[in-house]
This record gives sequence, structure tokens and C-alpha cells, in this order.
Amino acid sequence: MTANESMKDDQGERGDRAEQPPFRYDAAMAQNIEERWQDRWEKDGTFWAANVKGGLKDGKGRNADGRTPYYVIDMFPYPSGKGLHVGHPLGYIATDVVSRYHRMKGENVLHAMGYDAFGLPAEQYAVQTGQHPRTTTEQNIENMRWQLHRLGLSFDDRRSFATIDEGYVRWTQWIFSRIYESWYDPDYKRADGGIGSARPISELVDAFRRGLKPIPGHQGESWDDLDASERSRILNDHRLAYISESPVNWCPGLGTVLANEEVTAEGRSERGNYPVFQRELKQWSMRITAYGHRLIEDLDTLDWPEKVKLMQRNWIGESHGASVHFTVPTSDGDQDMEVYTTRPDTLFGATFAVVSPEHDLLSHVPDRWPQGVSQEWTGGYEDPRQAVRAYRLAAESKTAKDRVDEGGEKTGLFTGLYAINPITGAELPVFTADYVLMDYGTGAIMAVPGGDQRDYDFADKYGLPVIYTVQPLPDSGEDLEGYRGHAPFVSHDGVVINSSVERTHALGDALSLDGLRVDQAIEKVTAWLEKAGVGKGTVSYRLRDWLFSRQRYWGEPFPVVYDDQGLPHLIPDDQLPVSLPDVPDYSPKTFDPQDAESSPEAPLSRNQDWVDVTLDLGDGPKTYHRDTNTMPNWAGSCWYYMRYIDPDDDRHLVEPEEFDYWLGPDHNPTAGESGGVDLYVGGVEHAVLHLLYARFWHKVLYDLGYVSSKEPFHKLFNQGMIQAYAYTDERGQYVPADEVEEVQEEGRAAYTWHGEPVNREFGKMGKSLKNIITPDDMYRTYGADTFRLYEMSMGPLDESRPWNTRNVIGGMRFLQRLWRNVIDETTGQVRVSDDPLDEKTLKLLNRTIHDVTVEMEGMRPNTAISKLIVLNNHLTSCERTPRAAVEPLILMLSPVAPHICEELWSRLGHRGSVAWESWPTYEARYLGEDMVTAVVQIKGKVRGKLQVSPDISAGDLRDQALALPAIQERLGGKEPRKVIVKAPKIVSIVPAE
RNA sequence: GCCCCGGUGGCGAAAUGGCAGACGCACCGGACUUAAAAUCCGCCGCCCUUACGGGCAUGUGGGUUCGAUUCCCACCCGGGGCACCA
Repeated sequence: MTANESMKDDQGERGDRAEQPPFRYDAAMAQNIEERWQDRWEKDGTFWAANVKGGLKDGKGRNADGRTPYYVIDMFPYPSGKGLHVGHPLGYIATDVVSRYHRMKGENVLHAMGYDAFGLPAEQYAVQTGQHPRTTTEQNIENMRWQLHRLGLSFDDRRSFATIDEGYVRWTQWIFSRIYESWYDPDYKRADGGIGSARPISELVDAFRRGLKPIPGHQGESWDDLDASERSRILNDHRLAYISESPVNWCPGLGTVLANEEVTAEGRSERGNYPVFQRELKQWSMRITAYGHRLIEDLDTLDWPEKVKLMQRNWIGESHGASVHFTVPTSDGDQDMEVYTTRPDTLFGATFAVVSPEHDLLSHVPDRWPQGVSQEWTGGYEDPRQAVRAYRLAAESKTAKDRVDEGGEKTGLFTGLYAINPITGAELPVFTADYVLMDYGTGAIMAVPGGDQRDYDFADKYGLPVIYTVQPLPDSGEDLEGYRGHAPFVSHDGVVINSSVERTHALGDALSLDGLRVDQAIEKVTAWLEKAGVGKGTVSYRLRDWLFSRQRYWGEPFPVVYDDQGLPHLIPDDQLPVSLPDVPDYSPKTFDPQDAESSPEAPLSRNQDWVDVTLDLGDGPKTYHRDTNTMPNWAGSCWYYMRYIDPDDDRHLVEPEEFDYWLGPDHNPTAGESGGVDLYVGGVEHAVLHLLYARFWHKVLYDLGYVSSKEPFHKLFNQGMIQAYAYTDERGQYVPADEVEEVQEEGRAAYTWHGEPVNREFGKMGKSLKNIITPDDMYRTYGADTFRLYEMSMGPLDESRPWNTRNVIGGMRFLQRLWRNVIDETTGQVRVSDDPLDEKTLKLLNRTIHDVTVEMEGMRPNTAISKLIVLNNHLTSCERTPRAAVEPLILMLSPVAPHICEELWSRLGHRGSVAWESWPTYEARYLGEDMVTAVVQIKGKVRGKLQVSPDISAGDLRDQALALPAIQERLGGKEPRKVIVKAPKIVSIVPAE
């Protein structure tokens, strides 16, 4: 016997059909039934959902009126060239079961599937096969469409589309244009009561023009007197989609820049695992940080796994603190150095300051070292300018991984500058060190070695003083001596000490924090900073703005051109989409993965005829050149979920009335205040990528009034991963899993391949692991219904579990038994009885309907299926199967195994599709039992059982229990100390000592 | 290092304070068959016992409770997330 059950054996058995009854449900019959019903569903439009109006109003005789809308979709797939394995469809089957169940409950179910077709995998596959990405992508979509069709998924196929479709790209670019034309007004009062909103940039221009808002850097000047490039620059600083020249993640191995979310903790690309370097490059970004707070706050309105909410909260990383201004005297005059701290209460303990190697202050370093500075601080450089330049260069060439690899070992150099503490007036030496990051906070910190581990490490290495300004609480059993000399005191649970001055440097008043608890001290000092005008309470985010451009061919072009001054202009909406040009070579220009000095080259720049374009943007025809970047493939997935409402709508992104009907707040009883998709199923790997970006875009569209719901996805469900065994030989090479045999060795399982012992490991399914099993294998050997049934019955949907082909047969047998209960295997005739149900069957049927309904509501198809099997097993024992029981059974099974259920339903004489039948209902009066088993326990152990009426009184049950001979014997004639009765189930006796 | 999730028969699992192991796989036994397959019936956590019955058992140790797989504390193991974020 092989470990992964040999398919060959099975086929052999089935191939020998001479002895088999002619009307047995087997793989061949399953295929026949399945393909027949799939064609019929397609022809009849069985799964068409009904819009409120327009071209998709026709839901095959069932319009939207009076039916509750229910919107259920999967995270749509990349049509990669690799094809599917049995793990991929798990979520699709689950949403299909849910869709079919809700349809049977009478709801108007929108269930559709699209294809996320731009992006690296599609492009890489095209490069490998030497074909145009559009050719390979369209082939892959066709292939995937067929594989999904064969599963019998109940999609409304009129609503399918791919992100590469011209009609879709047009609206993706249109959304970009809206975001580009917006800014975030943090003070705007929204209609929903919240503060802060995206607003058209025209409103900002208007405010500048009318003097309602000071123009940054040009106070008191007139907007119209500024030159075009200055106006463009100022607006760029406000736009939600903007161009910036700042350190970005440059990945030479892939030849493109990447978003933070696409870079691993090791500082490598998530795709391809190449090194990533920080390079100063001119790129597009999206101002997602403006939404940091709302993205955290609105998580509370969502029905999502806590784990994913937590991952988003951590990723956004909202922290509350204060910004504090330090004055830094330089030869160019006094400079302002703003630092961010979550612990302004420790200002008295600051003994130095650190700025990141990219910080502006470094352009003001002096040309010689102060007297008596140690070699350690100067790094041996002649003067501070040299030191700073060298350090900055070194930091640039390091990957994030290199920084972390130094194991927390801090490096840094003195800048020759001193910063003045606004409270104490103390002069703090300013260092530059790469443990301070330019893009968090202000890129500068006050260092408090007495209260921060990193600052302590740095102080320790460079011989800087340590002042403790917080000590443990009196009742903590600790004191400061336990820390002094080897560790900082970092806890918030402490009392402030050593923090008093008679005259503060900035305000002159006395200030003392001594004796306050940390949280009180933070409050007091923050108020002082604000009054003195040297700081204020601030919120910081770990989240960075979203780097939005890529140097790739296979993505959406930006709808942007540049004029002869290099100023950006949007392509007018009526000229969208901007289509991809033909280029001589669409493969990315990649570099030596270690070559940090290389620079990106966009494939779109290779077609000069496309890049140079003559347009009339309102001031006559002029020559412009196009932006040659493309959008990341997250762009297409940011809004596809709303396009299923009408993918052919060429007048709207989404028609507002239809949006309200399908996705608006309160569109159905479970929608919740934030609205959105009723059930969204996909892998947890998108917790902070796709799901965060999509929420961000959705909120911008909400602010601008294009959609009525605050959130895109109300309920999120993460399906588990299907795992598999893989086998390696002595050299560590993978061997084909389906050729491995299981043998018993000293009573334990061992594995061999062609007689050689092999080692078993457990993990993913993958081609390189030689353990792939495809849906096609399953269709061939068992049929789609059995495959669906097995995937739904193998365990809870949200848990990962191993695939085991051997177990699939159980589902097949269940379907065969059901088939046999309805159809005579030798004659092919229906063999059900129309007699009324006997008492036992009636009760079991009602109990089953009740239980299965509860399990379906809770998305637990595994337990629902087990209860259906119990009912079917009971029907098998009946001489002739009663129609009144088997029909509801078929209806309840139909969401999981729709083809066989359609077939049986029609053979039982019904005309319409089982998909539109009503879900069975039970009668409460049949749920009760005549007699139930009551358990008698002594000290929690079962010592006797009683058959009693379910409505027996507690007293009667107690008396009967105590009268049992076995109980009498154990009690030894003594009165029990205590008797707990929970009629009619339990009597629990505590005996006397 | 910090945070989250999980650990139940030979295997996938069920039970979320009340008879641990529903349902399925595998194994074993029986019926049918010349025989096998298929099908149907039965057995199926471990230990002691011919049996009746008893003891042990949900990663380990403790606690709460009449009663704990379920709640609490500590630890072990496995999986995932984050990781110089001031």
C-alpha cells in the first residue's frame, strides 16, 4: 500500500467494470452528471444575481425586489502558469457552499470571480516562456477558468473580468487620478461625525488663493504670483498621490523599487528573496499615513479574525508621544532640531542626541572637531564633515538586514554639534547613528540612556553619562541600584526623580516632575512644552507612505505626462485608459543583486514613440512625455470587489444606487455600520498588504463621495492551508510522493521508495517537493462532488491540515450510498417509497435539519456533513428509502455536492434546479425525545445511568438515582454530603467522608 | 526577545463546564461469493480481567469546581506574526 494511496490501483479497480452494477455512482458517472449539469447551469443562467436596474437586472425571473442581498467573494487569484493543486480551491469551495446555502434561504446572492492578472508572476512566466505577457496571461486565465468551471462553482459569469481588461484599467487609472487630485484635510468635519477627510485639491488651491490658508514657505504672498513650478511643488506636498525624492527600497535583483510591505524583516524582497537597498530615488507614493488613525479605529467595526486586526494594528503602529524642539547653534546660525519621543517625562535624563545619517542637520556640521574629543567619537576622521559623509555612505550601502545583523551593536559618530535641552539648558552632544531611522518620527531623537535600552547600549559604547530619572514603584520590591551600572529602567511603572529646575531654559518658570507617576509626568511636561512653544503632543506611525511606482512592463501605466519644465499633468479622464505600448523588450532590466549603485530603468521608456506625446490639455497642443512607471499589482486588487456589481459600466466606477444595494451600510441585517462585502474569504498572507491598501483606497473613495460604505470587507475569513507530506532520500533529494510505500518497522511506520528508505517531512504542496496532487487527479478518480465533499469534511475551514488522498474514498462511499438509496443500481429506476415517515426517521430528520442549519450558519461544513451521513446511514437501513426524508437530505447536501443532488432531485421528478429550492425547515415538536439518558456521577465519575422522561422533576430524578443499587453500594448506607441535580441529564453526588 | 494561535485514538477529527473520541480513513472479525473485489453487519484509546467489572487517559505540573478537553496559573513542544519604530 502506498502512503499517498496509489491512484493507479484505484483506476485499475474501476477500470474493471464488468462485475459492477450498471447504474453504480462511480467516477465516470460522476463526470457525466457533473458536466451535464454544469452546461445546464451555464445555459440557464442559474446563478445570475439580480441588480436593481440596468443590464444586469435580470436574475432569470428573480429580480432584486424583496430579496436580501448577500455578497460573497474570494480573494481573486493570479492566473499563474503553474496551474492549481488541491489546496487552491479550498476557499472557493467554501464560498460556493455559503453562496448556495444563502441562495436557498431566498437571498439575492452575488458570487463572482475575477482575475488579478498584472504583476510580477505573470510577467516572469511570460519572460520564461518568451511570449508576450498578455498572451500567456490570457491563456492562463482560460486554463484557470476551465479548472474552476469543472468544480461546479456557482458564479455569475456575466460579472467576471480581469484587471488587465481595458475597461478595468481605465477605472483603475481614473481612481489614481482622483487620489492625485486630492489632499487630506485633517480638520474637515465629515458627515459621519468623524474629523479629517480627503478633499479635492481644488479646494486647497482655492483656500491658498483666497488667503484662508497660509501657503507653506510663502506666508503673505499671493498664490497667483508664485511660478508654476513652485505651485506644483507645494501641491505635490499635499496630494494623496505624490512624487517624492526620498530613500526607497531599491531591489537590483528584480530591477524595481518595492513598498515596505514587500520587503521582509531580513531586508530582502518578498518575491525572489533578493537584497534590498535604501536609495534616494524619485518615485510615486500614496499618503496612506494620513489614514493611519482611521485604519486602526475602524477595525473595531469589522467582523475579522482578531489575529488579522492585530497584525494591522501592529503594522500601522500608532504611538502617542511628543515632539520637542532643541536648538543647535552652528556656524550657519541656530538650527532647529525636532525630536520625537514617547517619553517626554525623561527630558531631564537626556544626555545626548542622535540624528539619522540622512538628517538635514548634517549639512551644518562644523569643519573641525571641538577640543579633546576622543578617537571613539571621531572614528579617526580628520574633521566632522568627512566623518559624517563617510558614515552616511556606509549606511546607504547597508541593507536593513546588515543593520540588524550587527546584533544590536550600535555604530555612530559625533557630529561636532551640540543641542540645547529646552528645559535644562544642558548642551547635549549630537551624534549620527543608523539606529535612528529617517522615516520614523522626525529622524532625530533625544537619547535617554537611563530609560531606553538602545540609548543605553550607545552610551555604554561611547562613554556617555547615564542619568536615571525614573525609579521603580516603592511597592515593587525593586530599587534603582538593581539597574545602575548595567541596565536602563524602561518600565512605565515608575516614579520620576532628579527632574526639577528652578528656572527652565525656554520658559523661565520653575518645573518639577519629581514624585509623579510616569503617566502624570508625561501629561505635565507635555503641557509645559506646549506653553513654552517648544513642543507638543504628537502621534507617530510605524506605517510609511505607500511606494506606488514600479519599473515593470506588466502593470497599469500612470495617467500622467510631464511638460517641458518637468511638471506633471493628468491625462484627462475622457482619454483613459492609457494603454501599454508595444516595446522591443518587456522584460525588466535587472542587475547584480548586490549592486546597490545601479538605478532602475523602466521598460516603458524603451518606446520613444509612446513616451513622447502631443496633447491639448486646455492650452493648445503641446509635446509632453509620459510617465514610464507602472503601478504595483496591488492597484488592481484594491477595488475589484466592487466592480463585480457591473464590470461593463462605462459611465461609473460603480453606480451609486447599485453600490448601496449590494455593499452600502446596512444593506442587510449582518452588514454592520461600515458596510462592505458580507463574506470575504482568502489567505492570511494578505493581512497587511492587499487588505490594508484596499481599505485605504476605499476610504479615499468614501471621503470623496463615490462609495457609501466606510469599509470594503465587513466579514473576513481566512481559510487554512492544505499541507502535504514530502519525502527525501539519503542525499536529501525529493522523490515522488505517490511512489513512496509505507512499511511497518519495529511497530512504527517507515517509508521506502523503490526499496530505499526515505525520510518524511510535512509542509507545503509544491512541484519542487514532488508531492502535488491536482484537482484534475481528483476529477478523474472520484469526480468534483467527492472532491468538494472531502475538502469540506476534512476539518474546520480555518485550520491547516494535511491532505490525505486515502481518506477521499469516504466521501465517495457516502455519495454512492445516497445514490443507491434513491436509484436501483441494477435497473437505474428510482426506488423511493412515498409512505409517511416512521417515528424514528421523522425525529432524526427534524433533528438533522436543525443541526445542519446551525452548522451551516456557523460555517462548519465538516460537522454538517457528518450529520448528513448519519441521516443517510439511517435511511440505508430502511427497506425502501422514504422520499419525505431523502428529499430534504438531498437539499441539505446540495451546497456541498451540487451535481449529484441536482441529478437525484430531477430523477425524483422535480423540474427546477435544486439551487433555487428552499432550505428545509424543521418542526420543533419533533426535536424532543421520549426518553433520555440521565447520568449518575459520584465525584464526577459515571457510576450509573437511568432512562428517564425529558421533563422529569429534579426531585424524582434525585430519588431514582439514589435508589440505584450500584449507587447504594458505593455510598455504603451513608447520607451523601451533597447532591447536584441538573434534570434531566445529570445527578452528581458528593459522598459523605 | 515580544505578541498571537494550536497540542485529543494508528490517522483526519468531534465534543467549549455535564457519558471524551460523533463522522470518516485504516486495521480486525462476520455475512454474501468457488474466490476476490464491491456491498452489508459488527469490532475498533491504553492496561488488568475468561467474563462481570475495574483502573488509567485530551502535551506536562498545579489550581478553581460536585464535575475540566473546555476556565485560571506555570512550564514543554509545534506553527505564525513582529523585531533597533525612539
